[in-house]
Amino acid sequence: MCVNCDYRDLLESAGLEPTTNRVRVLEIIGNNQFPLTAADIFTTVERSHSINRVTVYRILELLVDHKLVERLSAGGRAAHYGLAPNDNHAPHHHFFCTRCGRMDCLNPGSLDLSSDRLRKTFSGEIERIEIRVDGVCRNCLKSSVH
Amino acid sequence: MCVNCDYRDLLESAGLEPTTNRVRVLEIIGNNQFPLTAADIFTTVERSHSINRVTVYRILELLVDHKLVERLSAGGRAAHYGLAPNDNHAPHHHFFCTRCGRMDCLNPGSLDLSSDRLRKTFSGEIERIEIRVDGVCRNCLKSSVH
DNA sequence: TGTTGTATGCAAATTAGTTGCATGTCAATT
DNA sequence: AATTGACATGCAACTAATTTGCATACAACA
Ligand SMILES: [Zn+2]
Ligand SMILES: [Zn+2]
Ligand SMILES: [Zn+2]
Ligand SMILES: [Zn+2]
Repeated sequence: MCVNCDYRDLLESAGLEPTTNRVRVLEIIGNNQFPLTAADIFTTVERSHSINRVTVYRILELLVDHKLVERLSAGGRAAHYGLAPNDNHAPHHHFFCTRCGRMDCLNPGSLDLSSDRLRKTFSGEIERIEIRVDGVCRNCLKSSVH
Repeated sequence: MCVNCDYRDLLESAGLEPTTNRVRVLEIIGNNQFPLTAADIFTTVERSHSINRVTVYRILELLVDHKLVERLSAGGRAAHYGLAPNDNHAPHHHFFCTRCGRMDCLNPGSLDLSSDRLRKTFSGEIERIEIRVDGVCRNCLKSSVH
């Protein structure tokens, strides 16, 4: 739960109409402590208000395009969505459990990447750098001990 | 083209029968200078010898399981496959062009990640760390200049 | 009042990958 | 030689995740 983020504000300052569906989707992403799949988000919204699956996908794309939300590629097939770095949310990387398929946020600063050499020599344009740590989460480790 | 890798050998030393299909798939991955999708690999094999799509998927999974090949998650939906680090191939990370969807290999050493802090504090088990740089490749930059 | 733009819904299509089951091949076993 | 079992492959059908096309609704605007 993020008490500092006003999701309606975030939408508006990105130049987007803060429709109820958009606010709901963004709230769910922002209030969750780990990134969610489109399906997760859909079923969560659905629990309280009817919404179409396609609408969720369209909102997610919009939010990603406007950099309010980050699309994270998991080891599995479904993309995960998390709040993009902003004043209240420091940039950080993610862990993907290959056993249960859950993603977790890593502490900002727990990984240190230096990309100076690349930025000096690379001939294309760099937009973002995604780091994903794959492995087995604590829970899954625990439950595999008999 | 890698003159140093004997793909039949690689398969055998991983304890796998070097069947013609497996050798072909591994050769295509190894001789390519950037990672390919399953579909790419399928059509490449197909051009000279008949093979089933499913066989390609099964071989890819086998090769990944035996660590001869690495599965890389691209910004898009399809996984890309590249040769896993071995005596002739230094570990390196990848670039994904969001415009043309092509992946490229970055120079080994152009990115430097220190994960000590994470490894000290993380409560799960870390298997691998994947870094993907997203952006626009040189070719796409060039062709967008009018 | 008519027109345009934007948000959403619904059905169908597409993409990428997986599963179930049949067949062929080869080597070991009877 | 016939039998068995372990793979490797093929083919058809399936599933999951996402996308597309088209219809509707509503609000702002001319
Ligand atoms: Zn887990
Ligand atoms: Zn996160
Ligand atoms: Zn490109
Ligand atoms: Zn590579």
